[in-house]
Amino acid sequence: MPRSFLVKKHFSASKKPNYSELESQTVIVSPFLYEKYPLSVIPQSEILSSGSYYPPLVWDTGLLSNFFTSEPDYKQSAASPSEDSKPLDLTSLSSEEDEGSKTSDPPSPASSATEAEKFQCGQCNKSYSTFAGLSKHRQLHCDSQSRKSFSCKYCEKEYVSLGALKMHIRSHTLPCVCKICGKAFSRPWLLQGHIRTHTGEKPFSCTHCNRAFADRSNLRAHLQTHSDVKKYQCKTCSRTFSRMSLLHKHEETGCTGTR
DNA sequence: CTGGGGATGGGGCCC
DNA sequence: GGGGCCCCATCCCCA
Repeated sequence: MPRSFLVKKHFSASKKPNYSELESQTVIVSPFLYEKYPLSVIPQSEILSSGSYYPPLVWDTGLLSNFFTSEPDYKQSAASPSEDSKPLDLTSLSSEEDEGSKTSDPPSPASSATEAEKFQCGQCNKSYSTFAGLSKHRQLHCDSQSRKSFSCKYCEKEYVSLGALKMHIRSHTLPCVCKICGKAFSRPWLLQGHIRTHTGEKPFSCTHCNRAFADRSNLRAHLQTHSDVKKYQCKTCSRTFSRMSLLHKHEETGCTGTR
């Protein structure tokens, strides 16, 4: 099962937010995280160097409100252009995908539309003289926008929400940088866990054997080793494993059903 | 080869 | 809405 189950797969078109604003973040980690590391290795002046600071993320709130004020309406078809739905103004976010709006002036008020232009887009109010024209416009422009698909410019992933996309983009920009070794991470708590590899801190202890771990997940995996019946069981031979990866290996080697 | 530890990635949830 | 934490998952390495 893919972990990124919020990732949307291959819509025909998608929005591209202002990446210059999304990606220029660098997280400063508290110097206290390094406090157990020898000062000779971590000069205090380096811990909070100004060189790694970038301006905070700034989004136009009016623009964001447009993102969140209307839900995707997949049921709405080109055959019902009169349905009331709020148009999404993404012109300041994308300069690549609004061919429909580039080809003509902004939609004029209904009163000024000619009688021939009787097919009107419910999303942006643009009018067309033929149904085919309206259909093409919606296919290229408004229908794709109404799906609210947020795509990553670094990879093929698409997300249903801007917040999910912003979180994903951090995995490309890696704004959290370790001052000790320079390794970069997508999120501060990932960096915190990494810093423990430098400090040797292991705050998670096993109650059975007192063995300590730097990561809670690794302690959880370790606890499985104390259990006679492990969490992950082979459906064929009923053998149990402490880790999913071990079960997968077992299945890949071809379980015969006999232990 | 198998089991286990270490390190890390990423979405969800809660505050 | 963002940050911190949780949980799950995966890869790599080693005994």
